[in-house]
Amino acid sequence: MGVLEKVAARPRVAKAKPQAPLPLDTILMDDCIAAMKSLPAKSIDMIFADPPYNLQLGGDLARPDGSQVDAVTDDWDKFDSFAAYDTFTKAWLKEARRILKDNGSIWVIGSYHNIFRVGTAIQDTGFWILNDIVWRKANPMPNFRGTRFTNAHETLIWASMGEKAKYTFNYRSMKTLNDELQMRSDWEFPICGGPERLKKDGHKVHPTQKPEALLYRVMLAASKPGDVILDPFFGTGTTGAVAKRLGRHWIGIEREGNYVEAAQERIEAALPLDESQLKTMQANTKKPPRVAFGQLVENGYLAPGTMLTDTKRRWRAVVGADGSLTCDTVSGSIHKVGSTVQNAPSCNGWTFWHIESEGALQPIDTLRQTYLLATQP
Amino acid sequence: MGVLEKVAARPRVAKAKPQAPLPLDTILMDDCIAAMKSLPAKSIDMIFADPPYNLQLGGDLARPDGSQVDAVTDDWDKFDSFAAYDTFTKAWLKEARRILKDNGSIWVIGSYHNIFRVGTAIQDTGFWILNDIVWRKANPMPNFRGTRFTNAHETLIWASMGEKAKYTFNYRSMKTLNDELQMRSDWEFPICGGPERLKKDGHKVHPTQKPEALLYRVMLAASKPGDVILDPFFGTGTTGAVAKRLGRHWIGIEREGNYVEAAQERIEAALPLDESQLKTMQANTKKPPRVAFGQLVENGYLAPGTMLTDTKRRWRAVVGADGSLTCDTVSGSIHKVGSTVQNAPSCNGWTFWHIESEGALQPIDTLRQTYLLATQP
DNA sequence: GTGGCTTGTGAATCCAGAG
DNA sequence: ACTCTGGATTCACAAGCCA
Repeated sequence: MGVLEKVAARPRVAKAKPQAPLPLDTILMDDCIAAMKSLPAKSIDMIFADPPYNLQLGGDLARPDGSQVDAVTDDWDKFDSFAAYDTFTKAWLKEARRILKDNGSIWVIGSYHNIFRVGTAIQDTGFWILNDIVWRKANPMPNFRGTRFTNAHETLIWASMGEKAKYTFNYRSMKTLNDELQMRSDWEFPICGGPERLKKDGHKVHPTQKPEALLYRVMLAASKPGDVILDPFFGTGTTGAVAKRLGRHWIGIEREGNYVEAAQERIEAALPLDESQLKTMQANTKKPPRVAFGQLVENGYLAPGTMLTDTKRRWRAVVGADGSLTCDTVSGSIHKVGSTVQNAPSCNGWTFWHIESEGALQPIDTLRQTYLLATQP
Repeated sequence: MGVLEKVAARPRVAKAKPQAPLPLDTILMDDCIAAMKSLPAKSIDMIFADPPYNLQLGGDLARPDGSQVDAVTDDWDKFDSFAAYDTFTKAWLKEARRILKDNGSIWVIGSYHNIFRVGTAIQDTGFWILNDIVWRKANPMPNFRGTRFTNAHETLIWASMGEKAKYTFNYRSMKTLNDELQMRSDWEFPICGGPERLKKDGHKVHPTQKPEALLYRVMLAASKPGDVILDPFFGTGTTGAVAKRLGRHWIGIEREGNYVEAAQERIEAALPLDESQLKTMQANTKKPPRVAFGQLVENGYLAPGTMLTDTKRRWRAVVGADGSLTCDTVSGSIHKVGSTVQNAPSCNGWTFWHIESEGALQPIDTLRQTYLLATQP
């Protein structure tokens, strides 16, 4: 009999009960810590947790076109202080540790607002950090005001029960998934959108729904079929849906009724995985990396002060230390300066600008190729 | 006199002296905290710190009660170790905060072993995290045993002096450097190797020498020419070498004589960029002079009575002789009228309002550009 | 059908300066 | 401290519309 048949077809909702048998494939509609207390010690194989980030947002934020950004303003993300957040974090981590098996492991995701406090608490609770993983967002929200770097990633921490504890790591699966190269600690996925994003009346059901591809890789890496995976901040049930697809048991804890309802429907509709889905999910990463002109300068492929020109030597421009180009009074990116001097709406600076090399002109695009060859595996 | 000439050609080594003037372009051969204590308050523009990663710090370590730890003979558990590391971290961060200017900022780099504790301490010290940055290593060391993910990144934290504090961020430089796209929070660089890697007798001088490209981007992003940049864990002086190249002053603190010696030679050999290239970088960051709408009217670029409209011709407004705009009963600045008619909290009138020109609509911002080009030297 | 254009939107600690 | 105002700011995708 296959593993999948052991997973209940229809997700249940229950109130947490002390001393009950493990409520497999069930959503416990309750407070996260109270529900964990109802679970027996050393009963869970893996925990995936997406706790509140403790965002401390100021006023409203508008896009340059005037539209409003729909931010996270829910009550579940409100804490009075770092101290209050730390207390909360240590409390749920302590319960997490109690219910995890000795060879279990825990994953927690967060951003710079909370991840340092979470990581510290994980270490202080006695867990042993195995890796920190960076989820690079393919399509992050830009920084509208131009005041910081685009916040384009989130961080996951993966930890075992202790320095000497065993844990599951499916090394071969990860290597296969990554074209026979070891899986690295930086993963690129798009943010959750399209048909995967749960919506009701045209509005997103949950403000921070995670992409299934992310959970897929986490479970494939650190759990086995038939394992029990707990998500103490279940939300709309991404963890449950992926667990069902991958033949893992799951337990979700969620306080808010509308999230529970959405999660239930979603998991019920989830189908155990077939090959085609697997291929689709992983077929996203193979485009050649974009190279910015500034990288060539930063990495010494082109010295600041170098003179560039076009094929007909009509214009001469100097490379700046920041990857800018200056031609007469015009300064900016290679593309911008190219379009300005030609009075053209746009210009591909890579093919327009040339470098003198042994008497011959050569487009700077060849430098980019050289750089790509040198830096690609 | 240019900025560069103020930077001492030959790096000096000194013992930290209380009340001395700022020891620019000097390596202080001393304990990190003692040396920082010798520097005056609010005197540093930027700090870049690469503190020890592992928790076995030997002589640096003191227990929370202040007693010294002998890491060789003491058999302390990891909680003592974390506590000692936290004490050390908070101590140097406190001094860092004292000597930073109110509009300064701090960068700290670390890995999952220490970065969560550092990040927590940064927040607890009163700094305000602006971004966490991921350095993706193009060529990381593989995980030989196949027991975890390849540890392919390190994390930098960038923080200002407080939530409301000002700080330097050269948005335009970063955008230029990244081919006219906002710079993201994930940066890819190769690890330090090749001719850049300092070696002596065939062995690397320092185990964790950072690539210059990394420091280059950090300084280009968050400091200005002539700024004073402190590195309290100077090592072999990457911070100093890059600071010299970029026309920044630097101060390094390093206890070990062999590192100091290597850093000195290296910085002496580093070549600064010439004035023109630094000017280019500045030109990219300095904003063009503000042009009031009324100036366009005053100078005949736009006649009073001209009709303006938005892209979809939903509203029509008339230019007044005083540079005001009137749409129906609403009258005021181009921004105010734009926001009022749209019922929006704010509006950039320069891009919202358009003028009919040869049948096509054109934002009035192009008029401003024309005016700027005609009036700027 | 299809290709191009427009519109919408995502875990965001997102302004500066004058008065 | 506060308010007010001028004006500077966005990228990758998905979905929908139209020619």
